[in-house]
Amino acid sequence: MTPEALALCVRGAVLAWLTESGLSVDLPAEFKLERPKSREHGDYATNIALALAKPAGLPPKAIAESLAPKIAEIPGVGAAEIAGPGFINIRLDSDALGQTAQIIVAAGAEFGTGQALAGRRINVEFISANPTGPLHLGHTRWAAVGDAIARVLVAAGAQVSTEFYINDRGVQLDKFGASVMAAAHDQEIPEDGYQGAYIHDLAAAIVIARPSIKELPIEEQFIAFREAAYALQLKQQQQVLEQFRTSFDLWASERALHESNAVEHGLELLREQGHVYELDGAVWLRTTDFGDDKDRVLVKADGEYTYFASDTAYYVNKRERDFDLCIYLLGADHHGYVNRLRAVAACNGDQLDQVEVLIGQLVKITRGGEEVKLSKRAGNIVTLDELVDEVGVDAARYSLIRYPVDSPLTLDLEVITLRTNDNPVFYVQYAHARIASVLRNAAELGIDWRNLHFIAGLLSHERENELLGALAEFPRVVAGAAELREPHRVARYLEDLASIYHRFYDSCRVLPRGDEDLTPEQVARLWLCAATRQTIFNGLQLLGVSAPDRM
RNA sequence: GCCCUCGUAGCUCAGUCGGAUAGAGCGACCGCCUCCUAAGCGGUAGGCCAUGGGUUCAAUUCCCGUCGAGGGCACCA
Repeated sequence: MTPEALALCVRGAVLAWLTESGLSVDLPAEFKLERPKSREHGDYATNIALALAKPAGLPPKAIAESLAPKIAEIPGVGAAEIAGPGFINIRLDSDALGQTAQIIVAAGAEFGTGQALAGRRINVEFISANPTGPLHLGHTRWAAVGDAIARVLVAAGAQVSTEFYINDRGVQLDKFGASVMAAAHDQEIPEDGYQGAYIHDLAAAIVIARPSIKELPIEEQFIAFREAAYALQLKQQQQVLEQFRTSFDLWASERALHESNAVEHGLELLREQGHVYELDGAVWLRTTDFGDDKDRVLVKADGEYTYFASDTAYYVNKRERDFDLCIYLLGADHHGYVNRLRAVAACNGDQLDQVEVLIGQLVKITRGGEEVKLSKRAGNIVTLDELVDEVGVDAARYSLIRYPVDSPLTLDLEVITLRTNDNPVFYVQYAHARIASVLRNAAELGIDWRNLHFIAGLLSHERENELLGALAEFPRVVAGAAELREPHRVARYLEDLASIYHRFYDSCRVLPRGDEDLTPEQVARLWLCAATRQTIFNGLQLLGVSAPDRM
């Protein structure tokens, strides 16, 4: 019996009780059925009596005493006890609990997916780095978390597009082009240009591919360098992200927005909505109508579009592609954009909450306890590909995803490189490998557990009970992670699950020893192992982390 | 000055849309492999959940103030 099924039964029992008692009270919204922290409090606990106390005008304990017997009558429920201020603690029959293993094995890769966000079309934009250099650690956090959020949203039933907005237009790109050109001519790189070895590498690669480039007229040459450097750098970013298992459904070019007149089109739509005005020769968007600090300029007095204009156009474009929710992942250094982005939605005639901005604290890097300052222009950078080279994709992704994004994250390069065995990712992966090994050994012994009779009620050991309960929580964890946009919940859950499995493994022998015969209990345990392996696999999949069969 | 995020064990951090004794890893100490992966398991030690108020049957969680840390307030990109 799944928690969802039990919740429905409890709800039914409560409604029946209310009718019977002649109380015209609705089921309170605070009604919860959850897994209590302590096993002593049963498999599940509900606060229904506490929540009902006020509307019903009765003491919680009295309600609980009257309600508990009704809950105890639900098929599959072994006991319903009153505890504390009025909680009802529910214990399932081991038969009802044990069925979970079979349900999970049958669901396979689908276990954990659900319909919590069915019908939603969600656009997730993240990283959106300038194509003027390699991706560094600041981007890395979003590469891992953004991708995991998208995976979790999909698992919850949403239709998702992941997008990377390329700022391939404007002053920064020009400075980048000028820097590469200067490097190609062995000239000093301009003061406000981009420094760093990668500029020289790009310059060399461009000259090798097209030696005649240095003979072009200066204006033409500058554009040629800029375009070639841009193409190479973008490709490099794309390759690194692919290696990092972060994929995008759309790489949206700012330049393309301008070339296709999408910017003018967006401006036109906002004008129709009546929030655009002119002042001092510039064109403004009245974002202060919707909570922004100040109005924002769309077109400067000199006729140039601002970045904000393209951002706005991109938003309109997303809405025209029928996304009903646009999620932006931004670093804490961009939190000033939150109100204006939401205001853009409102100015477009949408609801404020159709834009959701997740602000992530920046990743602080230390090396042996000493802070490493990141500065792209100074060339002092720790890049995504360097991190991956040092610790591998699994450890890098996992250690970035396992923390909520609004908590500051400090990664010590020495720790993450020298002490990889301490990384929880290995703990989780080890549990998976361990189970894979047990299942492998079973196969070698000729045990075809899938075709042997599974008796759910035999899984009655305390540790089995604990494991089954934890497994049954997985769909709720995934749904919660999706709804709250917090994929770290999946990682923490997996760590718990791995720990519970290890404890089970420690107490419960799965395979027959020596020449012993296989028992029905061991068959049931093999199903339980298979269910656990599947759940860990599915969870790691959501994080983009591999689930090895051997370690 | 205004705004955002944060303040939990020695260290790195979970938990917090209010719930029953506050958790993990690392570090310290003590145990467990003739048996399915010891990258594992069990145990000990370590806390005024920054601080002062408020709301509530119940606050680490919600609200306000204070202190501390980080970040932001462009006709920049």
